[in-house]
Amino acid sequence: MKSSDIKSPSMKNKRPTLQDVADLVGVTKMTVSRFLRNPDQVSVPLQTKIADALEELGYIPNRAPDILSKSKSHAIGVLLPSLTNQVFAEVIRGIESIVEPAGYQTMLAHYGYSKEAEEARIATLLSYNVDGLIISESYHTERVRKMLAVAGIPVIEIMDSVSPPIEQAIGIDNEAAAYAMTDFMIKRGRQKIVYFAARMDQRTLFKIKGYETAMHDNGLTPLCLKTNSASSFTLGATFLHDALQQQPDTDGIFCTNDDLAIGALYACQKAGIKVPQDISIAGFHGHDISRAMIPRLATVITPREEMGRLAAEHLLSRLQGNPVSQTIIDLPFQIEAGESV
Amino acid sequence: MKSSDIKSPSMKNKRPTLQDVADLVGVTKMTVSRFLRNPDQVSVPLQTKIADALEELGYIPNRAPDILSKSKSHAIGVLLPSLTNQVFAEVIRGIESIVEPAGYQTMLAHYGYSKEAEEARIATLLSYNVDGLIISESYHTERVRKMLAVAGIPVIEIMDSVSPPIEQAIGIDNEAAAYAMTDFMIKRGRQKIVYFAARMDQRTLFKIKGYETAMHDNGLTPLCLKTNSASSFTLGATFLHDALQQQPDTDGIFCTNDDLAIGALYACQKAGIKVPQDISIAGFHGHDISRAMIPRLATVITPREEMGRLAAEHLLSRLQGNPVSQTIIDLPFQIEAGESV
DNA sequence: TATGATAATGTTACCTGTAACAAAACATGG
DNA sequence: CCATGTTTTGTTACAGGTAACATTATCATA
Repeated sequence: MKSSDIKSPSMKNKRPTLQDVADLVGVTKMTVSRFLRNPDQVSVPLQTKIADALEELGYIPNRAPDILSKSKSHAIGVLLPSLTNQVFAEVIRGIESIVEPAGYQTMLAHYGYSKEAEEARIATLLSYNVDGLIISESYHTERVRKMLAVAGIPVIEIMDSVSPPIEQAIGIDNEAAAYAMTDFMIKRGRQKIVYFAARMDQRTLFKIKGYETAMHDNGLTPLCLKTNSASSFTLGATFLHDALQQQPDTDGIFCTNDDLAIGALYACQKAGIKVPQDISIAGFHGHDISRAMIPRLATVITPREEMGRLAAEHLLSRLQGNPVSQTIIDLPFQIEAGESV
Repeated sequence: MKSSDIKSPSMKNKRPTLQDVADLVGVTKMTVSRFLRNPDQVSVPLQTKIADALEELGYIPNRAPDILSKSKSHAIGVLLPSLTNQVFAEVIRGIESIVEPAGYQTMLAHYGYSKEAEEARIATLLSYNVDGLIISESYHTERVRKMLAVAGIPVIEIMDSVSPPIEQAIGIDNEAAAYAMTDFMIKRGRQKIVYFAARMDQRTLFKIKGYETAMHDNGLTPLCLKTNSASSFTLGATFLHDALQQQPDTDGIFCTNDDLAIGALYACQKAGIKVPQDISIAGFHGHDISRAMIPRLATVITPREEMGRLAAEHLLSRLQGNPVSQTIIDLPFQIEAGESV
């Protein structure tokens, strides 16, 4: 009689191991392990016995030993700057739609746009032996680059298709997209276009650059309202009033995202300003709401979910041993005219 | 000369272990381990040497051994039915806002409203030795219940505050909320209120029940339009037309979420139907957009993010060994009158 | 029945950090 | 300079599943 057979009430029964199952059947844990991987490797009478024992004890597989011995977790790390932004929720959805059916687990982390936090989160994700990483932003500290190099796992950077990636980037050209929308508004006769910027991250800076270049190329003077806080509908309204104060003859507003644009648009409606007759308004990203509202919002449609899907697909491909196929994958954006420009 | 000292070019240098660092310094890995946990446990001259070696090799901590030997991962599993729904994005945000500063990692999974998938995802999360689980929905298969019992980790169910929880539930009373909003619309003089339901999950069923009860209590006849597909703005428009066909004198619409309501509202505007004069419209959840739009949407404001935060807080508290304080935590909802009723 | 082949099961070692115990190095006081 | 205490470092074992190798059981055929 082994001690494992004794069940005193004080002893809290911990999660059963393969050994517990094996003891119950009267075989080695190796035999049970074989059964779990391929039942046919085990004699027919044992098959039912083992199956019964597994069921009786409620055995739950344990990946820890495998992670330890093989340094493979079948999990991928996803590191995003924020979870507040709807854009990232859609990216996550895209990633999960690919990663989950492939049998990989997602470890989610975010760093609130702080470089120090980013370092810490990456270290944490690596400490769990994630098999691959999807991160965003294009600039990383030297420490982050070193950690990723040492870890030796595939890394894919998303959101931005311009900056030279660590290994592989999948994103859009934010500058070109902002240029295109600004140019579109100018072509529609707008001259005094103001840019509304929030959350001054790398992508926003790219967009501002595209906007400013387009204005300059057309001999116009850019005006950019900025804040470091997160965007919101109310911020869009606030910005509208600021813009009209600083530049009363403003005839166009291009926002760094749809939230600001919608906020500005509603503020115009409240103030009796006609959109697009008096002021044109354009957003960025093309969330569902922008296409449902009246007037339909002009916006730059970006493939957020596809970006997540593609990132996941390429990551999985590399986990299967394939080399990096394309260093930079530049996804197309689309200028949606809507009715607000 | 040990084999680990040999660095042939063919040999891909894998992630360094504590042993590698120790070898470089000329001590045991135990000493390095001590330094990492508390540098003062190590003599001053060694402190700098070890720090240098760690830096030089770019050592990254490895949680795998600890997970294996202690069966504690410092990770919690979050299992949601879907990532498409904005509600769940906000719940995740709430959870992460608590869990991350506490040094816990989030493992995210979703099951697309399928009970079999839920079983599989829970097994997977448990196989990673998550220390606790936040799951949603209130009904689970026997197998799920057994797995959770065997795993012996704290589990918190969110979204619904009515059904008897496995251990602890944090949510709202969907039926009462739907009753309250229906009653509010009736008090405002509406008689022919139609309910728009999508994604027929448990919570939707509760809401329908609340709506129907309120209608009956007021001597009115309920009419519910249902579909199993996910809700969207366009579905709201489709439902509106269906409703007007089935019941031309419809004077109120109560939607299972804001998306449907906004879709219906815009469809009314397009069709020249005045809201709220001709038809009242109410949504559910109170997303930001509902408060920004014109007219402001009447809606039931639910504390999604707080639900996530609270779930995380209670889970962490239990991970610290505290017992379940309240079996059911019923969070308050709020009827937002808006301008559309 | 003996023989070799094949199928079924068992044994051992390993992955890496750390708790627990052991030993060595060092310091202090008599 | 020894005895004793303290600090610092080393040694051993362990967690649980599985690869790799070893052994035993089974069976068909000579």
